[in-house]
Amino acid sequence: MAAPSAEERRRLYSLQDEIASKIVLEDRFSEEVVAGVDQAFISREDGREMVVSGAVALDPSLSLISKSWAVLETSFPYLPGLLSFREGPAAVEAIRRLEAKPTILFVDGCGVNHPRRAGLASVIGVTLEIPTAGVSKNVLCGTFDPPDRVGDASPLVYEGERVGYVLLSKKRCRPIVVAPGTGVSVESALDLARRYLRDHKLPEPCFAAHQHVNDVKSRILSGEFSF
DNA sequence: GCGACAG
DNA sequence: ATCTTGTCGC
Repeated sequence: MAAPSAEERRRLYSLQDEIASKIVLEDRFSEEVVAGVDQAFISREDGREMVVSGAVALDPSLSLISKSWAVLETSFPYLPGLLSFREGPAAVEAIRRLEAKPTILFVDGCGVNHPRRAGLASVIGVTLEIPTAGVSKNVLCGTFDPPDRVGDASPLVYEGERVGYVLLSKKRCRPIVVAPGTGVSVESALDLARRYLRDHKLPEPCFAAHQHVNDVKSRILSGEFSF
C-alpha cells in the first residue's frame, strides 16, 4: 500500500476539515434502529488485501432486524489519524445495504476525539447523514484520569475540549473510549454506550457487528461466500 | 530530536 | 487489524 505523499496528506487533511465542519454535537437521534458496523481484513495469496465490513441493525430490545456486508480491495494503508480512508468506503457500502436505515449507529473507531475532529464514526455519520457514536479500545489523542470502578467514566480532553469519555465497561478489562461521531452530544455518547452494554466489554451493537464481520470473513475464506 | 499513534 | 495455543480466572 503506497504511503501518501506530504502533498496528498495535506489534501486528505482538508477533506477531514470539511467533514468536521459538518458535525453536529447535539442530539438528533432516536433508537428505533440501533446499528453497529465493524471491519476485518483478508490478505490474499496474490498480494491483494481486502476490507470486509459487516453491519447489523437491531431493534430497541436488541433483536436482529437485518445484517449486511461488503468487500472492497484495500486502497490505503493504516495510518493513525487517517483510518477513515482505509475502512470508510467498505463500511459505508455495508451500511447502505442494510434493509433499515440506522437511526443511531455505533462505529468501531474514533469520532470527534480525533486530531482534526474527523474520526471514522464522524466520516460515516456525515456521509450517510446518520447519527453516530464512536467506540474504541485505545486512545488516539487526548488525556484523562483513569476510571477505577466498573461503570465509572472520566472525561477525555483534547486541546482543552471534552471530546468524549473513557469508560470502565467491565471487570478485568481495560476501559473503552466513547465519543460523538455526529448527531449525538458528548453526554449522550456516554449514555448510549452505557445503556447498550450487556455482558461484554463493548456495547452490544459493536459486539454483534464484530462477531458478524468475522463470521463473514471465515465464510469467504472457506469458499461459502464469493464476490 | 523523541515519543505517541483508532484499526 | 493480523499472526496464534494454551492457559489462568471468574
